[in-house]
Amino acid sequence: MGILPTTKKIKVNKGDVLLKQGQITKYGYLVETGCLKSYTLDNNGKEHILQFAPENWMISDLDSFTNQIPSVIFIEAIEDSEVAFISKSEFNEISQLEKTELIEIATKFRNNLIATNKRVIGLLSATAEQRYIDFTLLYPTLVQRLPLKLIASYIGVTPEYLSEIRRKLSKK
Amino acid sequence: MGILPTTKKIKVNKGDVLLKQGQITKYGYLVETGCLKSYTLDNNGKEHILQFAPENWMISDLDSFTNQIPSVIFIEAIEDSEVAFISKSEFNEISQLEKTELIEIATKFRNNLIATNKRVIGLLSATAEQRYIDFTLLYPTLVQRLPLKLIASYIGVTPEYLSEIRRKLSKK
DNA sequence: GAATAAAAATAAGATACCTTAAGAAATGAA
DNA sequence: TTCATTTCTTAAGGTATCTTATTTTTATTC
Repeated sequence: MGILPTTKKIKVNKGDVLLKQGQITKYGYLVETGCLKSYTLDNNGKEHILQFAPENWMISDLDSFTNQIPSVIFIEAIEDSEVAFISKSEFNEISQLEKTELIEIATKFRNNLIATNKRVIGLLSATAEQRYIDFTLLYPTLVQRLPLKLIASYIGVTPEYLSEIRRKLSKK
Repeated sequence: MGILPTTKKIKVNKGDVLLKQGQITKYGYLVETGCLKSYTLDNNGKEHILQFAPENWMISDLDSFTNQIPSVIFIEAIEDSEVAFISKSEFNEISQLEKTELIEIATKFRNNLIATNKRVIGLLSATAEQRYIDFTLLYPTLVQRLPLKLIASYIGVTPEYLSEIRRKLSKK
């Protein structure tokens, strides 16, 4: 995928942090192998996952990247991964992109927005059990691949409660 | 706003429904005066508001509009409003847009995505009280303008509970 | 492959938020 | 103004989900 210019490529180990809350980021990250996550820490130090980025997904703090303001999220490898960097300087002003690049990026933003809107609807209207079922349908490979506690954090429940949900579902 | 081609313009009355769940929409709506909302109905018939669109905001079911699939949301006027239509046929393939239009639309999607990501973070990590406070800071004019029950639906609580939150906050 | 650490399961008690219901206040219609 | 409708408030009881703690299972390291 992707005609967006990438600068360097690096290997990162599970647990490595690529972006910290408060930092201004110059990069978007394109995952080639492995998986990253983005998350916030709330007042109680609890982690809340905004996004998983397995192979061929991009991940960044878009607001920090675009507007050069402090990030509200952390980005961290949850598996050993290979990551390509999309540099702010080469990608800087949206107005300097080629038409094909503009189409690609507008389509990416649009599809991401559609998916994120669905997530908001789920968070507003569905029970935790239904959100978990929806997650398994939408990301069947991630369900196999990710530890329960990360999925719990993504759908907005505690690991203990997701464990209970799974037990309940397995009895059906 | 801006340079996207609009076809017709109509007046709608408070309560008028412009798009129903299940319909495939040909339009995006640009609000010139008044205010619209988009929302879903859950299994229990409860309304959950995805978006408010006051003056100069666009509102649509982007997935239905883009991919010509049944809408998951309703769009309805919550005030008497004047609304311009952005027609699917003139706006059809993203690849047929001018470069300036592409820049405009990519920027719109991006900014909308940034805002929606913030909303997801709030829904995952903040209490109802904090989400209400955040709403008042982000949309101070809407807080004055909208009935409590619509704000409650947007932040994801019942009107009764938001009423309790307001009472508690007013005591501080 | 034992030792250690991390993740998951289970369970009891706590709390944020919901449901239902009724009355008060505000809004709109005639 | 008066009546009717909608919105808001208040309160009691209920439920989904959380917190804390302990045990079991799985993964990691030397």
